Amino acid sequence: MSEKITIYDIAKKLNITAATVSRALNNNPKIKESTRELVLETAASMNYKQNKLALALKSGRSNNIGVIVPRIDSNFFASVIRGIEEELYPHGYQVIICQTHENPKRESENLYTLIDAQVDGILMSVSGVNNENDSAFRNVLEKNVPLIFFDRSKHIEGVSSVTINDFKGGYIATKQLINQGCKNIAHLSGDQSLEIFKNRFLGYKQALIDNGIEFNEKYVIQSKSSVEAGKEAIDILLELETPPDAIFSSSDFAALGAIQELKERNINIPDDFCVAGFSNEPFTKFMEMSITSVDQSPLEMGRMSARVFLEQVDKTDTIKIEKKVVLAPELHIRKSSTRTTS
Amino acid sequence: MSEKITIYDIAKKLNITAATVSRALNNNPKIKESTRELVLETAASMNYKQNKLALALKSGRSNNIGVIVPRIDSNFFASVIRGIEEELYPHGYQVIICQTHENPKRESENLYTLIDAQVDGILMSVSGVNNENDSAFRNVLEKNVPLIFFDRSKHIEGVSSVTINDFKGGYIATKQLINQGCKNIAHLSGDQSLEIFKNRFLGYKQALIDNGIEFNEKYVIQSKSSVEAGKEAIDILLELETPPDAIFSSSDFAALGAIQELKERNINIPDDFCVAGFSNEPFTKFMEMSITSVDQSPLEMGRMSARVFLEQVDKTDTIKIEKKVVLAPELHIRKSSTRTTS
DNA sequence: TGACTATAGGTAATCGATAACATTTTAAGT
DNA sequence: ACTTAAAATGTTATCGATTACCTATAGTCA
Repeated sequence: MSEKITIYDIAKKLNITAATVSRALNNNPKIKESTRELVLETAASMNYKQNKLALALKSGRSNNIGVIVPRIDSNFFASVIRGIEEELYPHGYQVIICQTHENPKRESENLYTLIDAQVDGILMSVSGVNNENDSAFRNVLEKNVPLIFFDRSKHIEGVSSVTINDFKGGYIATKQLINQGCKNIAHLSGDQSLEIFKNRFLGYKQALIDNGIEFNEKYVIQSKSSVEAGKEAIDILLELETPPDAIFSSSDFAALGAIQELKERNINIPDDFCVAGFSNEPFTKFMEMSITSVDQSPLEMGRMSARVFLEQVDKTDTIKIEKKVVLAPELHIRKSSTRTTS
Repeated sequence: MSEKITIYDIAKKLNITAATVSRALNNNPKIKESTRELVLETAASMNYKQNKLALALKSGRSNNIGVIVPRIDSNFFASVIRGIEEELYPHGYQVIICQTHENPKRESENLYTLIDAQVDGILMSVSGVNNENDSAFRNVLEKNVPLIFFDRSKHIEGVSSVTINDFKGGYIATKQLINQGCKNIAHLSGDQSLEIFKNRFLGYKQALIDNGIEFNEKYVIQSKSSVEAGKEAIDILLELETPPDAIFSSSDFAALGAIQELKERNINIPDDFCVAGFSNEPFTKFMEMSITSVDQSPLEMGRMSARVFLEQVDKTDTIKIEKKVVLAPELHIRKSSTRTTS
């Protein structure tokens, strides 16, 4: 139960004032070299540790940044967080994690909680686009706390974002399916009120159009990102009078479900049905029937978001730069969409 | 750029003192009901938010807890963190994440940093057992900050831990392989200076002994937790004069590598070679050749660790309870160790 | 030697909330 | 009306570090 050592303890021991100790520790030039050394030595010998809370209160900066994600136990978000942590650690920032579980109310709560906790910035991936929590966002902006969106963004003036080009991601994945000779390509989308899903869908659609394939509304199914949802989608799609011969899924999990259901029905992948997913979750590569997927370079996304934060945090309040970083998606072509027969 | 509202602002507006405001906001019984209401209303209308940093400095509690893991982008650790966050969120604690990347130096750094940041507790999974960082641990204990190990523990007097019964995990996985008729069972272990790996190994060994199978040292390979390591292990094992007909791997990733290598060599799984892994990573269930694995119930582990922390955080310093929670591992039997032939 | 300027360090306010202790107001009892 | 207890609020120190402002000492130069 070592007592907490403060600069006052050091001061008392050396018969000087706390101010001098503070200055010595902070390399203030107004301190004689000999006293500085003396203070430094004494501080070390007493095992002094600066109280970050006192510093935070005084300076108004907590050296904590908040990260809000729908959930942490998905490889994508975990990897982004890893990137953020790695980039900010050398700068002395600690990362506080909050999960919304896709619940906008939790999202608001998290925003308020982080602001209350005096974080120096908030990096987040939005959980849904309703306007219920507008006031929470407004609160952040009013407090002049840097806010940066990654992956799932939201249009707010003055707010920077780091995303990937989802349109292009949808486009190249669909294009690859077309290249394999698929003619009737279905699309499993997520909640299209979220831009990422909207854009992937638009990329998909554009790829069809550019390649002379008619867009069929019936081929687009909106569902959750789960294995079960993928299976159900196949159930529905195969009931159509012209069932599709490929599917581009906005979710790797749904893509996996689709594959499982197709196998169940003895439909040959990729020769009779091609599948492509999105996110490049680790399992897509591990499977026997490895799944073609669009990589979002989450690590890079996290690092980049952190860098954007660092750029903004020291700027004076008046200069508000809105920076939009868009990373390029990369298609990892695997067995699920690589036909051996030509 | 809304100015920060403090209790002094409220006090000034109402012509009372900050103390009264503080008491009113904290439901102190010494306040007249009418003033309390007045203060509450005014606070709300002025959009007052308590400054948590000031509170933290005054009370000495930051309401932050630190979590140290080797890395966050593994399903196991991410899930544990999820459990921790979910359990602590309702209690007003924020979770600060640190990664060690299996580097003991980073581990020490993280410990010091968290203590500097005045966290109210540290929950961690140790990254290696060297004694270099003993002083970092001692520092935590001296500061009387609750420390709780999860999964990868370390023997320190007075420190609680939440682990699974790794011995049993190793035992039941091995037993299942024996039940399938496997006679020569190999084991892929991790760094045995870590207890978890040591215990899984011991469980494996005991299962062999209990079932009249002679333990063969050559069947034990120590390696990293990676797909590549699994492949290499198979390379080595199949060179032996009596190659094994099953493998129990302490890592799902290595188990996957083993399976890939076995397939490469056209060895029939599970009929000619059974495989069992550890951790129950999501992909083990998704694969075509699904992998038998020992589940560590990470979510529960996280929740439990959080609960142990909550129990300890309010205890007075003198009562130091050392609580050892041991969760039961659960074997998920899948194709990789389910023989159709008998 | 006197005036002046660095140089080094001290004093005290500040960040915002809390709480022990002190004081005033209100209510109750006789 | 007067004492006395109870209730409500005010005063002030505190948590630990920083810093604007002030003071004291030493050194410089004419």
